[in-house]
Amino acid sequence: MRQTKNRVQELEGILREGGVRVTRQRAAILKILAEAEDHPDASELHRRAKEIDATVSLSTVYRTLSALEQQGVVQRHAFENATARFETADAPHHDHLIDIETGAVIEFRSDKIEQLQAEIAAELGYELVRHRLELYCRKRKD
Amino acid sequence: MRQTKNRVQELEGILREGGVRVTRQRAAILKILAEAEDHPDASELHRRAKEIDATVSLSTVYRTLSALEQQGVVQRHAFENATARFETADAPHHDHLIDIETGAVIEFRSDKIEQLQAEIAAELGYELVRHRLELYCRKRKD
DNA sequence: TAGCTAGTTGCGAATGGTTCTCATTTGCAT
DNA sequence: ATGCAAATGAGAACCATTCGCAACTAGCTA
Ligand SMILES: [Mn+2]
Ligand SMILES: [Mn+2]
Ligand SMILES: [Zn+2]
Ligand SMILES: [Zn+2]
Repeated sequence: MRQTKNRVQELEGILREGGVRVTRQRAAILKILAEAEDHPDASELHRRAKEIDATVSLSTVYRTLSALEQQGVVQRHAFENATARFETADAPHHDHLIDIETGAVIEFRSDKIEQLQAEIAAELGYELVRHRLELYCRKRKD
Repeated sequence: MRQTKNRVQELEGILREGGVRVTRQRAAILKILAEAEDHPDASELHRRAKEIDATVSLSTVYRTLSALEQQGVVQRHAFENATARFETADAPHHDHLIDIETGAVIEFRSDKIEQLQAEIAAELGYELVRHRLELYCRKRKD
């Protein structure tokens, strides 16, 4: 995939500019993150990254994810009683719907809700910095 | 507080009907929960409960909270990197705004957002079972 | 290209909130 | 009062994530 390659180089650039070194291990993790279409957790990312570079340790996966999160390149999600899951922050903001039976994660975005949230915060004398909206659902039958 | 006493007895009734025994320790925890105006975590509840009954252990606090949660009497919240916090489920549904500087938790409710959530789930072919909406904010200056 | 050095790594130990185990106690129906 | 399943306290176990440290290395410098 051509896009993935570009994205990885872009990510590497962001890291280097932030004074973060691009190691063999990090390159592998970035590639895995860039081509992920889902919301993998640390150990799943570890499993995938090892196929590119078998020396990647789980510690490094965690450390790299934290670094990337701090650079604003990766987002961490803590869904209901589950381990943290990650995704690159390149797509525009969205929230998640979780299928409570299969665990599937579906993305959605509602500009109305986004706006209402800001209004609510403002009414209470606050400035909205970030938020978390998760819909836990069951597939509708019939 | 007269209301608190009634509420406690009501809670005890709910437990007994659910086949859950009302022990000395649970009575203490129920009282603490009923009079709590905030969103305490397990160890804070433990601290408070010990003032009523010094024998209450942290294990029992956790066990009782789980039992109460299963009875639908207590709600557990897992705010951003923090320990679980609890509140009685007697008040009508609401969501939370968290002051990221002080940690203060403010309750709010938006019927519009509630409705939009259900609509989004429906559009995606799902039935909304429960959700989590948290606004992480900073107090507006000036 | 070789050297330097601060950032990074793998490993294993530590952390910390929460749950579990188990011997002992206790609520409460009869 | 009695009997027994449910609940308790203490501490061990759990487990995702973070730390500590000695060895390694990315990437700048000469
Ligand atoms: Mn997503
Ligand atoms: Mn609340
Ligand atoms: Zn959103
Ligand atoms: Zn709500």
